[in-house]
Amino acid sequence: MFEVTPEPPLLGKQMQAGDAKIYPINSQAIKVACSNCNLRELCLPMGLKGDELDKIDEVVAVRRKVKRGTRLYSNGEKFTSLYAIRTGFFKTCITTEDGRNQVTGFQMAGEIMGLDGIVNDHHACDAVALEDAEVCVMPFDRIEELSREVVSLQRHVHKIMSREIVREHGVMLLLGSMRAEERLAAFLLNLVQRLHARGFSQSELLLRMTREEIGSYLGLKLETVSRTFSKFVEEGIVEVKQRHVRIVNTEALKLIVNNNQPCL
Amino acid sequence: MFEVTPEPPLLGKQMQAGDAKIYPINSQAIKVACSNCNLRELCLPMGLKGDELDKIDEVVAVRRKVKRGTRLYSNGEKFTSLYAIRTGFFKTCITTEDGRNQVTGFQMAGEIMGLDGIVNDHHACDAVALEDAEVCVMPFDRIEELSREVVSLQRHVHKIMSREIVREHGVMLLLGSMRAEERLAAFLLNLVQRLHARGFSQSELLLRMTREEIGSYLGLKLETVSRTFSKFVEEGIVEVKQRHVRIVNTEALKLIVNNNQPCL
DNA sequence: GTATCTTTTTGACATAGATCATTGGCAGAC
DNA sequence: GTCTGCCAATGATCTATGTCAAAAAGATAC
Repeated sequence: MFEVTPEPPLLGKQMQAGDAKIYPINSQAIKVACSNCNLRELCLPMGLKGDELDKIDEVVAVRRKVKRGTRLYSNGEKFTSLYAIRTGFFKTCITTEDGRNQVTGFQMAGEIMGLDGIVNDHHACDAVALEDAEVCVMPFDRIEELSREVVSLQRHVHKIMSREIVREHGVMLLLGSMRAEERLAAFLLNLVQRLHARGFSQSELLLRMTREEIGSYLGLKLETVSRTFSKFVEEGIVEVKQRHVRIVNTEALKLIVNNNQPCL
Repeated sequence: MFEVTPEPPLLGKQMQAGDAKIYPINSQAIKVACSNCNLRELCLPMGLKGDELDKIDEVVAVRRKVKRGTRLYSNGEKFTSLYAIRTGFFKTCITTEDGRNQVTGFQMAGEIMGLDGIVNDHHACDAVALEDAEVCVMPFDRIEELSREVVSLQRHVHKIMSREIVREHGVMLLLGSMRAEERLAAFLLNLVQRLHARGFSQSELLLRMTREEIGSYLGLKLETVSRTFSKFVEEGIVEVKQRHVRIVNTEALKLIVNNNQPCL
């Protein structure tokens, strides 16, 4: 009932943890190249073609494996590269000296990490793998160099950064003006939509993060996240078994997000 | 007592509303040029020199006046240009169909607006002048063109976008994990710090926005903002008379932000 | 398999902040 | 000047969410 079975997968089973050994596509034997990466239409080389793709292959020279629970980069660390997620799932978070902790985002295959580091040449947050992961390392000075030559790459880099800005506007709206149910509903819809774009189910998902991490992202305590899940289950909107979630009534979730009034 | 007297002003009295007629520096008679703009060390041309400055002068061809209460751009509007604020004060906000409204930021002289529009070629928020303002219009395709030629400009554009991403991380931390007092204290410190960088007082400021707008930005209701101001006044941390605020005890504000524990 | 640890759920209760309502002050229009 | 309308301050409640606590359910290690 709760097996998360990807639909005809665009990306294979890359979102499943621990599959690295099984699927030779992740092996170092295969040439590291965007041109034969099945994420290329979601990732940095989106929209590039032919010779442009060949050029970007030179930028993406190295891959790096990141074990679950370890950091791809840490706050304060020297910034050198952006990272494109090939497989796995990450969270980014900031931790202050006084012990505050805020998850600023969850990232999945094809998404770009590290943009926070550009402004001060040092990373401004931590990037933690929530499952074993592999990223493509893209030295930023090489990206800048190449995007001076390839107009479409330049444009795409700008769009990626702008997209992140707009995404964060959305999070501000969520944190600033939504109630707990609305936040969780918006969160689930966002996750499932991004997974669907990667060839997974529109209705089933496997949460890679704890209730506490969800709570941190949504500005709620873990107990509130748990209770809100339970409420959704009671109302027949979702089925939840640990980290397996099946969305039974997508429309109901959308209504929760959009109709902030109890009864109009 | 509450006259906001800028310190030996780096930028003249540009932050004061309605001074446009008085100070000829704002007149169209003077050549529109970054090279003789006193904001150049805060604004887009930061770090550029000589011939590079001349080049960027070609990009910044047009200025535009924006009356208080009117929009520089609106959500959904076609994106063509970034804007550098010359004088005045703005808010950016998103409004959803269901009536939610979130202020996503306040912008002052030298800051760049419009980055939200890049990703979808349409603006993703509204930019509203909170006082009569003037902006430099910078067509984005010209910026892209020039930043392919001028490495330092390219780098700076990237830094501006990255800075916005990091700023929003900070807002997420604020909205996700701070209590009302902490939010307001952080807000005041941020404002006064940015004003100080522009030659104004470290301790006095004139709020350009209503309590409701502050509340929207901070995820609080206007009554809570008002009560929290009153609390600070009682505690002798600030003096408040309408929109004039004098920070009496900066350290106390910093303590409120950093010591989130009631008593350690 | 058993033990230990982490994560999740759920209940009881506390509280920060929201909501509703009233009053007063200031600014702009005329 | 006076009127009008927005904005701000404050009191009295209400409520959503936080806090504290305990137990259940899995996960991991041995």
